[in-house]
Amino acid sequence: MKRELSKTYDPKDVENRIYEEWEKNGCFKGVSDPDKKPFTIAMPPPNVTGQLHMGHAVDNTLQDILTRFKRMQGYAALWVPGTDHASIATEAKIVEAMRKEGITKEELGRDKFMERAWAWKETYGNRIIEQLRTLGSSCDWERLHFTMDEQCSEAVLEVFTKLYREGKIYRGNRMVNWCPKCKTSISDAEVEHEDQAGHFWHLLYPIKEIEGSYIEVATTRPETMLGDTAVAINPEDERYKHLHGCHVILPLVNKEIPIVCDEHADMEKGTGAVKITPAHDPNDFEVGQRHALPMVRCLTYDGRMTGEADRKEYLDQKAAGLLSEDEPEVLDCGKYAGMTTAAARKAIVADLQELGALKEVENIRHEVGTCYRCHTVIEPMISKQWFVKMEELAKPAIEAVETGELRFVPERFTKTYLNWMRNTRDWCISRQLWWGHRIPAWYCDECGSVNVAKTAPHACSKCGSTHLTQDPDTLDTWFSSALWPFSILGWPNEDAEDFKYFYPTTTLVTGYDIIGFWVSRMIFSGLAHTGKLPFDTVVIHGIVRDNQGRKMSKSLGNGVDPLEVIQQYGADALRFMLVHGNAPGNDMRYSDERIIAMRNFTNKIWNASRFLLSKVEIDKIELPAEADLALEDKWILTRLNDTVREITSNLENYDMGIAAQNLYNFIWDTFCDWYIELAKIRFNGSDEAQKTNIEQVLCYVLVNILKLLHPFMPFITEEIYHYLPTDDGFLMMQKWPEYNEAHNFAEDAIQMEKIMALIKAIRERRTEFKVPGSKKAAVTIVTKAADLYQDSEAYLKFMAGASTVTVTGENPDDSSKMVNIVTSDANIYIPLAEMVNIEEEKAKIQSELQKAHKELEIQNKKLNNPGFMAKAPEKLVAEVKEKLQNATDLIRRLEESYQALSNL
RNA sequence: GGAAGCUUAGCUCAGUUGGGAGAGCAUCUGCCUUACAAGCAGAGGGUCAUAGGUUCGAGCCCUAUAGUUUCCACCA
Repeated sequence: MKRELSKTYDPKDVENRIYEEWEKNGCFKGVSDPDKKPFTIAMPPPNVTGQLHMGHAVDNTLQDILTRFKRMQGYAALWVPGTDHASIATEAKIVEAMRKEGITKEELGRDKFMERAWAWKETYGNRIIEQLRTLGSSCDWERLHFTMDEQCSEAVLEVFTKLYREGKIYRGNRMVNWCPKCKTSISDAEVEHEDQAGHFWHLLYPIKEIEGSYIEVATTRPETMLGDTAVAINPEDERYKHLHGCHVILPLVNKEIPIVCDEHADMEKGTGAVKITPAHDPNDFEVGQRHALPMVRCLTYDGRMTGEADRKEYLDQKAAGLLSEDEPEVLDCGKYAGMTTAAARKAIVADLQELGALKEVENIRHEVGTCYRCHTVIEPMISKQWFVKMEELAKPAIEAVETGELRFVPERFTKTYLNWMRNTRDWCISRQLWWGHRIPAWYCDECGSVNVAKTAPHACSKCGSTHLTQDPDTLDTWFSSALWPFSILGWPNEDAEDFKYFYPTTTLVTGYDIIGFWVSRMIFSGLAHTGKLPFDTVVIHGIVRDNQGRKMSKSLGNGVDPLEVIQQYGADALRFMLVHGNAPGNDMRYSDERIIAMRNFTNKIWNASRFLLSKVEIDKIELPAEADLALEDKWILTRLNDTVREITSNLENYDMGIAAQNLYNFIWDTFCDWYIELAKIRFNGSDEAQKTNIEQVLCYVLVNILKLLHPFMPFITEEIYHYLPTDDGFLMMQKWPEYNEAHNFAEDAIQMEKIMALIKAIRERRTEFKVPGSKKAAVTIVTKAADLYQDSEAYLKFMAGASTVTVTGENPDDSSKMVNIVTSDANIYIPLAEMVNIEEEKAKIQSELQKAHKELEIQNKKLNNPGFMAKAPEKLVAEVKEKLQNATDLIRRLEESYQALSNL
């Protein structure tokens, strides 16, 4: 059954066709099977904002390798794909697109906006899914999920209401990053820090208890001094010990505020005394909490100073009982009311100067937080947000990792995780956005009480009023992804078949950058809601950088599009590049050289197969009996065996990078460069029965190579598999190769390798020889085979060409016409006439002698070392002795040889 | 400020119970050889950042230093 393959591998020809075949035949489907063990991966859902980038390519390649490997090992493998609504990222993109059309969110209204957002999701969500297919991802598309689909939303509602009932979700005031122009809070990650020129104003606050005495504070935002409610000093600060318990009179406002002792005041910085404005600075807010300081708000949400109207509104609401206790008091800033912060700053500084309360103005450069979208300076503001209480939730999540119940690969990331978890504060889960899960809380217009329920309540549970308004905010995008491993499997319906069989999932594969944001939240959520860890192993990978080591980013324009790479070189080459030789958790660089090297590897495999198919006539693979196996057959089977074992264990340990290297080396060096070359020589022989044996071994080894390589390079392996005389069916559904004790011919393998070493030594001498019927380079030699080459005559014959080889136990009689070349394993005699340069040869022997002496010295040193002899393991000592013996022998032979050369 | 990495050949990087210093690319040499020039056979090239320590023995373990990257916090 000889078949023809094209001369080079063309992935474009193959990939789409094969992927469709797999999908059509249900190869990706996860099927619960009581006789199998489940293996489940929940795909970290890509955002619907953009398109596939290198990060996704790494992430999904690793997951696909694991899934395909486990599937072939006989697990009920399920890989659940999905996409994430990515609230702020997506909303920002949609708003940006609308801005180009001249529309704002507010003009459009919430409902219309949501329509647009869903349309966006449809377009871009589908696009990224298509792109995941081109990578070859073997995920179960029938189980595709979206963080805002019905099933996932149900889980979100369930968790929110459950945590609220348990008192683990609460609503409170907190400092947020507020953009006065966009009129929304933005997350810390969205604040851009810009280095700006600014001033440091040193203010003097008079001390009430000590007439004529002042305390000096420094600030970059003097306008906030109207909201000061304390001055903080460090309790250890000797300079201010006498002020403990004293008060200052706040200038301009003429209000008495306390001096408090707090660690926050850094003795090294400024004057060591800090003004505290709990309503407008995050640190001050915390100081305020610690000392139960009142909060005074002097800024409006559009960035102006508060005035009479603001204060009146505050007082009215307070009187109506609509405000909670932690609501900051609103100040009437009087003459500054309505000014922008910039104008107020100018006016206040001038007034302070007039009062003599301004000591000095220092010019400084400092980092200022600005809005990533409009670059307006961010004002920290108090606003009402929803929180998840973390302490109780975090505890079991920390323990599960400490006890090793959950494992990070590589292990060092447990530290990152524990660091995050141990220091975690309450999680702010509300966002002033529209695209996302709307918070299931309704406020009573009459009594102000909060009603939390999965669906809109008809009446207020407290006063019965039917006038209820739903909270306008949505949940943090991580709230839904925290539930991902179980929401996609049907939870909160605990009887869902998928949930029962496939949960907990097995392995999570993700990047180190979201360990805190995502991994930690899945872990505590899984424990809290399902009572189980959502997965037992977390495999962390690094990020792909450009060839200069920079992060790939849009603004730098240095991103490499995986789709273009696939288009040009094929998905298999890209996948292999992303894992080959990379250590787990480490960043890697993308370079053209690397991808080309991997493309060449695919071509190598293709051509090896092409050669094989041109020779093979068998219809069925059936290894010959052991007696019919030649030495190199036994050798390749033994090495294949070793490779199977190595790759299996490396994959089981998540060392994909090493497994890929094992494969590369075995396929290229061992199989192609040695075994196939040896096979060619035998194909030139006349023994027809032996030819069939060779075909069998070649096919057997290739089929196993294809299986081992399949998780890494699914397309090309599947394609070649169908040309081979195998049973019907897809390679991806075949059984993973196992170590075969019957193919372990260790001694034969060692002997073969000694012969190979000899052949290499001959090649190094560059003396040409010809194999009859082949243009393959070879050496004409006469050799003295040592005892260990009892069986080597035949090999040397076909390596050198039968007519020119003589193997004898002795030096040839006519030694004057021979040059004796010594290798570590044997002496080789080459006819003098074929030697190019005797002096050169002598120099080589000299240099080898030096090496041998050095080796001798090293080994001798060890053996003469009492410590080594006492403590080194026996096996090692034996090895050293053997090396010593070898070195001694080699030196003897080299010296003889050198002498012989000198005599010529 | 807290934390975690990294530093090994010209470049990019592997290297785990501590005993052999490695790969790909690049360079050089010789080869169009009936699978593959996207290939074959070879060669050169390293004080494993530095300084100490532990050990019979250190790229690997410990301490310090330098350079560098990332994450978190912060910059009154």
